[in-house]
Amino acid sequence: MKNAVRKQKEKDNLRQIIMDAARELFVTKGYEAVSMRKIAERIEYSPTTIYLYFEDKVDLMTQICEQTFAKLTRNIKAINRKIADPIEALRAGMHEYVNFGLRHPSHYLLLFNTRVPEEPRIAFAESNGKIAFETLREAVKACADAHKLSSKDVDLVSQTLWTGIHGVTSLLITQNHFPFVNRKKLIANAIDTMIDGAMK
Amino acid sequence: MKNAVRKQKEKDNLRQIIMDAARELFVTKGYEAVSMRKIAERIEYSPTTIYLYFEDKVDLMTQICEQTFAKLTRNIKAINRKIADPIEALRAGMHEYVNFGLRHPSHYLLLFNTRVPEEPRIAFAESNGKIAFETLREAVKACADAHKLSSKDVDLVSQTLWTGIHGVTSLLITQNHFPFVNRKKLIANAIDTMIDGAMK
DNA sequence: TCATTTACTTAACACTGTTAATATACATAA
DNA sequence: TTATGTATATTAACAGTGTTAAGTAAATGA
Repeated sequence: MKNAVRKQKEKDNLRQIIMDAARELFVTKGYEAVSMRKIAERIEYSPTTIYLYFEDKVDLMTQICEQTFAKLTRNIKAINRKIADPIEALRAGMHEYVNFGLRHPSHYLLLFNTRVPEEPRIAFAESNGKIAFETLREAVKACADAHKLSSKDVDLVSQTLWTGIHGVTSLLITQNHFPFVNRKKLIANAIDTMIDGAMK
Repeated sequence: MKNAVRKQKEKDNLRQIIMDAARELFVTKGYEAVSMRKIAERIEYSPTTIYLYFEDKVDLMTQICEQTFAKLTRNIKAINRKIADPIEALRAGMHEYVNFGLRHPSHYLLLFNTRVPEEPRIAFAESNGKIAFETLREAVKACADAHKLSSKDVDLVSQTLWTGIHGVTSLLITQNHFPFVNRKKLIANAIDTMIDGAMK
């Protein structure tokens, strides 16, 4: 009962310990393949203990995703601050989005590849997934303000670009048996094609 | 035991009856929410009977998807035959792909939004998903042959276009709580943006 | 010291996909 | 006709799932 892992726990941080263990399992084995019992086993608590800190399995995964996507937003914001040319900032942000998705495939799939029939757990307006999109939208707005885009409809353009980068990210994660051309080349071409199309 | 639904069965078509019942359930409730027992209940057979006709649940869904995607391929092929201008044929084929996905969301998600760690059940080369992609590739080849594209790399271009239309399809299915602009407008803009970008 | 709160566990429920063993119906052979 | 063999379908069970209700043990406060 009381061993190394458990000793590591100091008051009130069991919640983060659960999230850390769950994150690693979700990322390596995938959401469906990880059971609450397996998470509990790894941290050497009973399965029901997890329910003292999280409503259910979806809530646990959602909380983990929120942490992850807050980081994506920070990364894109940093890029937008660093690169002056709005088109190049946008391009770099799109690259970061795709690569971030490929680095966190389980999180990415849960947030963007799962049909949610019920109301989402976190009001979408406040979710970090939405905030990440908003950050992309700001980059598009900057391009529009600099008269670099053929359309004035910032929402239409940002949503179009979002569907584009989501497409590469999603297919590269899920269809790993497909004979893709060089991945980097495909990512770059997809992004460049869309930016070219939006600038015309 | 022997009632209307069951009587309807004539020798050897129980397999198709299972597929029909399962398809309807998968489409309306989603793959995960449909259990083998519920399918069995609907056709008034015992759950294990299904295993006489299909290896397991994944096999059942895979067979259903194959039927569905064979139809998508036929639709796109018909479009390619009917429209002479290669760019307009490509554009129309891409529209058909997206709309088909939106008409068959469960099938679409299973084929393209699910990570498959193991070897796929059906050799990918023969799968109807792949054949549908090949049909799109032929349309791109026709555009390249007519010198309409800025790149000569047909694989790179077709994969780029595929990721693009997959992106719209996938996000429109899964993120139904997102405040998208008008759906038709978004689909058209995504397709036009990518074609413009590929033509340059 | 006793009552109350906090943190955690045990046992159980209702479900899942799937398998092994068993029963039933039906076609063919004697 | 009866007997045998072969599909076809069912029952019972296994090992697993997410989750809840009830119970325990330790810490806290009066």
